[in-house]
Amino acid sequence: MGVLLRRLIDEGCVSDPESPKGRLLAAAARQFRQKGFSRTTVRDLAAEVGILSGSIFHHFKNKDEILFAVMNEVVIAMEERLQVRLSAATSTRDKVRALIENELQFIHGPTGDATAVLIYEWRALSEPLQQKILERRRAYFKLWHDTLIKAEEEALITVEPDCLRQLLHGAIVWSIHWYQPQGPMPLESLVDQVLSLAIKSE
Amino acid sequence: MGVLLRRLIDEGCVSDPESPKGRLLAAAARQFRQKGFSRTTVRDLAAEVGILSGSIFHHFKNKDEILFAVMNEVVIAMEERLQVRLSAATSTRDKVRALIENELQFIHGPTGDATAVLIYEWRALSEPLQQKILERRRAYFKLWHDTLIKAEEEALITVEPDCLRQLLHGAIVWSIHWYQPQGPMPLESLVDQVLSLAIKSE
Amino acid sequence: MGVLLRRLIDEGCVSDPESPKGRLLAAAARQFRQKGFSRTTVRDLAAEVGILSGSIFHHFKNKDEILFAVMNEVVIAMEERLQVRLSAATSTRDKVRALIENELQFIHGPTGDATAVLIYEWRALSEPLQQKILERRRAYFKLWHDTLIKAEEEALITVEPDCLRQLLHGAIVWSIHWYQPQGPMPLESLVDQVLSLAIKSE
Amino acid sequence: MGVLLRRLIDEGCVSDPESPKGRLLAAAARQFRQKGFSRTTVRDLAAEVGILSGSIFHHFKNKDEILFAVMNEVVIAMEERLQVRLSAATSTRDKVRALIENELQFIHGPTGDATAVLIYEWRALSEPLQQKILERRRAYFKLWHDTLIKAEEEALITVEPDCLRQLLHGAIVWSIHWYQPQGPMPLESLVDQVLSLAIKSE
DNA sequence: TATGAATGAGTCTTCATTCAT
DNA sequence: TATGAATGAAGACTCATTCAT
Repeated sequence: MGVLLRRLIDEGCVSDPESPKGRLLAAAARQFRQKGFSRTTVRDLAAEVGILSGSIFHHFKNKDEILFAVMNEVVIAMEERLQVRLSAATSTRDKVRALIENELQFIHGPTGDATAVLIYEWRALSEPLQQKILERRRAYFKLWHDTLIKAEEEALITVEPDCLRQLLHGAIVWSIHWYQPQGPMPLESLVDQVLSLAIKSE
Repeated sequence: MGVLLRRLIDEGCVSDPESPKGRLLAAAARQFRQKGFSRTTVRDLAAEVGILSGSIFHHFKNKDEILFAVMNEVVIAMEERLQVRLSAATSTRDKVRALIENELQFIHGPTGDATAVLIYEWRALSEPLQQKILERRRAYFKLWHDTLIKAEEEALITVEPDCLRQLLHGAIVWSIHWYQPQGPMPLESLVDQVLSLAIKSE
Repeated sequence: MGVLLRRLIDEGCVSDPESPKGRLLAAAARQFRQKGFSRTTVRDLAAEVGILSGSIFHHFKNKDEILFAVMNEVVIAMEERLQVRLSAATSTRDKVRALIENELQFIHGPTGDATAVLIYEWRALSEPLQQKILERRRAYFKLWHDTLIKAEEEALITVEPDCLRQLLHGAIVWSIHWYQPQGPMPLESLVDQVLSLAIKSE
Repeated sequence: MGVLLRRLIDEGCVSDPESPKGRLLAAAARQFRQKGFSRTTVRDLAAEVGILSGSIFHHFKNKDEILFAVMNEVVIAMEERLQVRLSAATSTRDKVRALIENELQFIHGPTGDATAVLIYEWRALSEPLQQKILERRRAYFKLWHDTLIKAEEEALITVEPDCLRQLLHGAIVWSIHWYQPQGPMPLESLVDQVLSLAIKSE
């Protein structure tokens, strides 16, 4: 368990994956991703962690809150992580690379299920909870925005920053459907390919 | 009504949008996109067309078949249309542009709802019907593949063709979530931006 | 077509089996027997005679009336036929044999479907129509009763007539489930076996 | 509660008639008998037991399983009981009497509803479940067969054993429709009448 | 906290019946 | 008479949620 995760758990932002709540969230992420939120029943979730459906409501007020929790954890982690990576990057080019790498790692790493749910089950979340996630999400988008603005100033990119952000985001997110982390192409290579779309290698 | 559409209707590939069946499909596309397949009830659909829920099953065997029909219409039209565009394009560069333009027009034009459903409600379709759509979809992907192979041969692109196809597809598809056709940026401009990701302007 | 049937048709008691109505009744008898009344849809019936479900209601007021018609035809024919047979029989023993033979022939002959429906779909018929059938049925039971009374007077039977009637009727009716007319045992032989239950051969 | 029933409950073969499941089965037997399986709604059943229709599916997977459970209980009990009776009977004549008495008691005793359902709602049961019942039913038929074979060897009966079995079974089963246990004729008397059909009193 | 029986609103689907053409 | 689209009531079944134990 990394030090970042440790801290997030201690702060109550994410659940200990060993706890019943944490195991429930992992199961939820996996099943929501695979079948979609509305085709996943609380019974399905309960079965996976070995409890009965009624017991779920001791951990979450309702099914909606489970979806929210899944999304919330990943939203927080994603932004925290990106901040760390951006600080570590020296050049603006490396910062752009960090944007891409961070997102691809969340999608294809251990948090992949939750990330996919965040992206594809958005509409399933009730309006008020959507707002809460969106609030958190803004900080993340800001990091993208600021970085790409800098890249534009340095003439690294030609496409308008916000448009580019969306295009890259789309290209990255879609990799859920075709990219195989244990296939022939290593993730770093995919990062480079996406980067090459944004920034012309000299 | 265009001549292509006219022909598709006559061939029975798509439904006349004036017929009850056609109006049902339009409503389905709209609602499936907005709320998702499983959160859309047959009552919702019937209400929009002004019939009772039971009457729906006069036109479709079950809810699944409605989803299938929505997807099927757009899959067929999308490929037919792309074929026409590719034939019209002279240079390989123009052909690549046609790939992008065709998809963006389907997403942001009058068939936008059905196209979004095709992309985002895939998992909601039953396995056997998925196969039938996939069969038809292959021809479309082949057109992309062949065109990008040619582009690679002419050194227009640097990223490996199939990888590039997926990246572009993702970037294009994601525009569902942010691009506004009646906003400040015309669609042609968006086409160019995406094209610029793929092909370095000299 | 026999002379009896001819007369019944002319009198409007049964339908001409060539007419749409007659073909509908034959289909109904067959399907009601096979699947039961409530598991047979009017669509099923319409399909078998090659019309659409709506058209059925030009021939019958409702589904109930179809069941009634099936039962009514066979009830009338059964009694008419029995009367003829009883008149032909000379000895009381032959008359008892006629009771048994008549019922077995209706069950295993061309009217088998309708007869089975009469027996096994009784509860499916609405109360008022049940009464109408019962009215007709009484004459038939009377023939059994009178004959068995005579048999008792002649000391041919030992069991109380009405009780015997029910026991024989049950034994005969159940043959629907096991007796094969084209099997090794000819129907006449079955008649004799049943008769031997009722009347001790000296 | 008899010792046999007690054991069947403990073995899980039949449900405790006090339990919700047991009360549901009793209601089902009664209603399936009275109205037939397909004309009985799960709401009807739930209402009789004082729960809501949705709650039924806590106890049974679907409506079919209820019908199966009703039939299964009686099939098991019927065979167990017959075995006990046959063991107790000393002469072959008494064994034949036991066959008849056992069946008549199941039909007109407290298990009458379930027995009637077993006999008259056979077609309503789905094919795979029919097979499961049939499997259990075979042992019961075997007891009849073996006993009647013995009776034939001792020249007690004249009709071929399997044919006689069906004829008697039919006569017995039909008593559902006319015999009144609390009428003038005691059940033992009915048993004797049926026996007299099979075996000539010397 | 966990259980599991019960709830009750809601879902898809069926089907006899109607009726304008 | 036949059609076939539409009706609308009713059916089986699902499932998030509650709550006494």
